[in-house]
Amino acid sequence: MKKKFTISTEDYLKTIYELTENGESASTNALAQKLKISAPSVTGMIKKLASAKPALVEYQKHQGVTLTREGKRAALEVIRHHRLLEAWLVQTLGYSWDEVHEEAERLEHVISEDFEQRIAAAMGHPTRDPHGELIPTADLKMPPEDSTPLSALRPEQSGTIQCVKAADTDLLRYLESLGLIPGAAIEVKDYSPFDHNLTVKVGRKTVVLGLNVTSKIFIAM
Amino acid sequence: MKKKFTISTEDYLKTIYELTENGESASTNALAQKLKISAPSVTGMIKKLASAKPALVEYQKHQGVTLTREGKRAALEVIRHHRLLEAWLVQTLGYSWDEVHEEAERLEHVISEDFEQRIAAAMGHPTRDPHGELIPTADLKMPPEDSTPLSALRPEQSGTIQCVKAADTDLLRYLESLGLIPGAAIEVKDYSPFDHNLTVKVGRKTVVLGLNVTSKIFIAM
DNA sequence: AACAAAATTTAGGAATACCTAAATTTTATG
DNA sequence: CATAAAATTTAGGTATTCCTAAATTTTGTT
Repeated sequence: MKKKFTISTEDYLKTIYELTENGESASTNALAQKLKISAPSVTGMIKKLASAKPALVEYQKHQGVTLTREGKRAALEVIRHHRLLEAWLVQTLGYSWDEVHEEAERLEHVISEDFEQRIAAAMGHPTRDPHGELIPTADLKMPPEDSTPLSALRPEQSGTIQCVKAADTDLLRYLESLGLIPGAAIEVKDYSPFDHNLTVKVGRKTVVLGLNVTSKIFIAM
Repeated sequence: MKKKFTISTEDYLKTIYELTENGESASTNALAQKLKISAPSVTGMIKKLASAKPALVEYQKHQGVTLTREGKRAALEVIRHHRLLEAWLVQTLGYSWDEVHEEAERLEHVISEDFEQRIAAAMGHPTRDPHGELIPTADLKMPPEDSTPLSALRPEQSGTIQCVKAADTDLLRYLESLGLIPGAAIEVKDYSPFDHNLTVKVGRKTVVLGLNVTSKIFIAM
């Protein structure tokens, strides 16, 4: 088995995976926005992926796309590469969690299976990346996630930050400065129903967080 | 300064650098062979590199190409990436010297300046890669090399292996099995004038090596 | 249910980097 | 020094993946 997919194809598959994790199909526009490619280009590429030798996506006009089994495997492979790389850049080269994304984004497409295995073994086969996101297993299954978005918690509820789903450097630096990192214990103190702000206690600090932030932090309770 | 060159361009520049290290210009055919690309494709690409905004190569029909200052800088950057990566794959992930080439070949085009600096620092700014080849400095100068090809030595002469210029996996494994690795002390015992074979003492073994091998091993005396 | 807005696709193109076949230029040899 | 062989370039194409403008389909409102 040689290298099977282009960088472009891998990026599409990875993005479709992320957009369909909720069970819905991925729309052309959503893909275009995430990939920073025009909508017509996305339509064209999707058609290609759908008519590939083993089809990588399921597609019907105006209905969005979903991954086939083949497409999902390929997507999970790329995601595994990405998350292992993030973990490894942080652990061995001192990158901070807000710096790793871009680097991993480029490396994920070019590392060999051998390289993947070596870094996984060197880190003791980690199950989560520095943001707390689950790393697909070596046999390309995504382990089940049981966390709840912080935005769904209400006063009195508490838990531990499991995962922060964000790539934005500035947001990540901000969260880190507040101690809002995986492993941190939090407790919801107050909720404002109209603006969806949550008042949250982290360590000895108390902060007020908007929906933009609370929807990206996932809690294990 | 963003990413400036395509992978293809970087491969051309690196290869032209290697073919012109002896002071001569690189021929279309030599490039085609090394890059595994057809000669017409090489001609086309060379024209592009020659008419780039800051020209990367000097080119006159039927005369071969040489690098401009810009082109040389770019080539040295890629070579620095490649050799730092080889060193680092060997040192931190346990790759052997015959396994690193392909991996570095792909990674060299996608790592950031930041990544380059981090691995260089992590290794204490090495000056040679695992094959003993010189690593261009951070300011993109190639340090002077003072070694002599083993093929130029004659009985009675001795020295230390400085560098092995080979990418072939099988050859590298063979050399390693004989102890012919950088740092090894060698002594020439005999020379056959017609076939250019050298009888060489390495450690407590004595081996006979053909020109194909002796021309790739470089000795510091 | 009709129509405007939004989403999506079609149509037509461009850039990059390859290729083969054929023509040309250089080089080496009888 | 003429000419065959080798090297190189020209000509004409292909595949990939992106683009804009325009047409179409779907969706959400009154």
